[in-house]
Amino acid sequence: MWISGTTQYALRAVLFVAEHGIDEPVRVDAIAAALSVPRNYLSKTLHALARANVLRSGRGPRGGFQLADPPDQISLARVAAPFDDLSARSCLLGRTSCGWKSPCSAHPRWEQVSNALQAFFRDTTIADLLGEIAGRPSMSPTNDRAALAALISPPSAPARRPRASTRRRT
Amino acid sequence: MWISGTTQYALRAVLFVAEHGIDEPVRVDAIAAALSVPRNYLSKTLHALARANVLRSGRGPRGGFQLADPPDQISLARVAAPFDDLSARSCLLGRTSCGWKSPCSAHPRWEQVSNALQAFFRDTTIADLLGEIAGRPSMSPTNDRAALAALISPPSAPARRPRASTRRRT
DNA sequence: CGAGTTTATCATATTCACATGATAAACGCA
DNA sequence: TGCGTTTATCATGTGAATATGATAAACTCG
Repeated sequence: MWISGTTQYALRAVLFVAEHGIDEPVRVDAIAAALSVPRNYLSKTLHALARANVLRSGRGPRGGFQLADPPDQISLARVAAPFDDLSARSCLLGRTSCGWKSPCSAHPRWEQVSNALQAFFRDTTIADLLGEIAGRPSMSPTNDRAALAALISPPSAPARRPRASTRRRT
Repeated sequence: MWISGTTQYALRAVLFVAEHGIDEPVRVDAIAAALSVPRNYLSKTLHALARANVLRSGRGPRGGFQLADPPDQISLARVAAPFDDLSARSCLLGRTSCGWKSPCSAHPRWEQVSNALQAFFRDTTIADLLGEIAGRPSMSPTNDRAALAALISPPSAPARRPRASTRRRT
């Protein structure tokens, strides 16, 4: 039960760009080297993120990749979406017809975990993870418990969704 | 982020055997037909479950598959184990070195969800799902909230763990 | 025993995620 | 404009998960 390897590449790459792409764009070679990931494969992955308006890309000198939005407006779900259909994980037993009307036998119990899972990706942002990098050595377990409880019934101000942008890349 | 298709087959098959294998063994053809799953592929999957002591199998007339233990002693983790290594999903970013000592930036937040996920598979049994089939139309949401909270810090009497065998994954 | 039934296993095919290498297209700058 | 740099794209390869079909092995019962 996991996200694909490509999605993990994407998450780590976006995180790296968020860290190192503040002043100027980051090049594929730098990201591939830092992440120990195949260069050309990562190139395709980054390009997919650019098409999804998560990153902005530029060619030639001064080219590379930068975040398309502030880190607190990029949810993990946005990064994962081009590679993994997280919403397709709602039925544990893989039944397409499993849902509100004819639930499978695992539905009521699985739904709780599934919701927490989707809420995690929807509400956690790149900025949250950057906070972990810059921040304190560890979180207080007491706060963690509260955080998961919040995931069950999402708080009033979740991560802002990406605005539908009509901007075209040249 | 998902369990493999084979694991879904296994869960549905074990559930089917638990329902229909009370008096006498269930044959592969019956299961394959009921689940709309390739017969020979399911055969291999069921055989793996037999090797893992989740099912018992017999050949010839009166042969077929039955549960190797009472339904309340078969956790979903036991069924999934031969096909998916659930414990390998502890780092969201896929870093092998991510752990207690050098956590990745997503570690503190992801750990909460990951623990709930593993607890679900460890503490939910086939009997729990059978209850859903036989039982009431739906659970009370109030109880669901409590159930997930229980997953965070497991209750006193979880499903009995499979005894440690020297079985190897294929 | 011998015939029929059913699982176990082997050999092979198909599909897709992941990866590699080469080439094309766009960009900045002298 | 022309050259070097960097991303975009194409063509292809590899391995694991999934699937298919045939054959072997084990079991029941007349």
